[in-house]
Amino acid sequence: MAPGEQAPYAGVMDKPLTKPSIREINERAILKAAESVFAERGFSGATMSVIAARAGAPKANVHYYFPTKERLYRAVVEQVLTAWLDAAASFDASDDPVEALTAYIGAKMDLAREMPLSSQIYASEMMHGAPVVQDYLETTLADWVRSRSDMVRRWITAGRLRPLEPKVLFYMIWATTQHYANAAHEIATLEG
Amino acid sequence: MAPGEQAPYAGVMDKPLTKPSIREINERAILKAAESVFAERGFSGATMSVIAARAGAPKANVHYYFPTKERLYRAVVEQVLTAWLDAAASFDASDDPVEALTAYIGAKMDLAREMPLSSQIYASEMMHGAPVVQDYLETTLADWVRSRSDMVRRWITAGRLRPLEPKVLFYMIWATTQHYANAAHEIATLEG
DNA sequence: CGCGAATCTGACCGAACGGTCAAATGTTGC
DNA sequence: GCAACATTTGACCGTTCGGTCAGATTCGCG
Repeated sequence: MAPGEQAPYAGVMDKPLTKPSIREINERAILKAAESVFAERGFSGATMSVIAARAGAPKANVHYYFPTKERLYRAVVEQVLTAWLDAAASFDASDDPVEALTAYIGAKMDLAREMPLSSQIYASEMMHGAPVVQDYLETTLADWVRSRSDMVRRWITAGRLRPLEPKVLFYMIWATTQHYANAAHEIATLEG
Repeated sequence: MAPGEQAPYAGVMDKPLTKPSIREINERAILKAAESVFAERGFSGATMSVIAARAGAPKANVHYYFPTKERLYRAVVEQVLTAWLDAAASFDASDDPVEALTAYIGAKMDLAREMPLSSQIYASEMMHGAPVVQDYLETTLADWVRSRSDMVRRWITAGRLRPLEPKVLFYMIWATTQHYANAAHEIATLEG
């Protein structure tokens, strides 16, 4: 979203750039439409016309807010990442391994259940070599994994957790929670 | 070809070997190229020109063997399914739960490791609502899950396996093995 | 060899795509 | 109420895509 969060009616007299809420409303509607179309058809399969139609705006108007398809996609993916980071924060809810892991896994499951589109986009992005989020992987996510791995190791040496490689623990959690979003259709078919 | 040397496709299935034809060689090369391009860029992102170039053939020649892009994609996906069914057969290697599950998980992991492209295509197909393999889900896979769930339940009632819902067991196995193919790039980045 | 079938391929086509533009319309501060 | 700016929009453009086709070339076989 936009850099500075401003109240819609903040009176500014000296700066030429004020923020009309029209922009925010429309950007939000376009992002929502884009998220669903990107999730359904992937980056290449999504078309600006379809996104525009779903947002209820002419195509040229979408280009007014997001000059290129790639920029629009980046904006959607950034939304997804912030949601993931929010869920990741729940890991720090407690110092107790059971409570921390329970909270974290629960938050991840909620995310996969309530925002399946985001999960699909994230998975798709990964499967295609993370063209957009590579730097996020190398910095933010890598740091998160490092520090939480340390905490898991402390739990292990304190005898509060069975010994295992911390990264593998995270991989299993990610794998299982992701799977309920990625394979939702497969599971739904098998469950009837 | 040197004396005694076999053509690469010579020892194939049950068919009478009256056709070591050009057709088979070219279809194989095109399918291999198509598999990699579909895995890299998805169905929509893949183009017939790129597939043709990677197969070393003019585009029109690809259309000679596979009249439409969708038919080519179906052929690739069918290949993937047979590989999966082969791996699934290893579940029946033993009557012992530990042996059977070990063999099955091992086969799945080998598959994800040796044929990452297939795994990616399968995942992508699922994420987009299985437009091609829906009937396979409803028939072949559903039957497989049903019968193997019965076996898991027998193991449980015989006290040879801790009680759990059989389907969830399969979901976890699928999730974890899939994840190493789907998130290969993510894991590679985190491991350095 | 001769001949029909199979295979190959450059050139081409209509449709759809991402993106542009200029002109019209709406909004806001003074 | 007016000037400056923000937003909206239909029409348009160059490119690329999936697919076609006719003619050339090669293959299989008696």
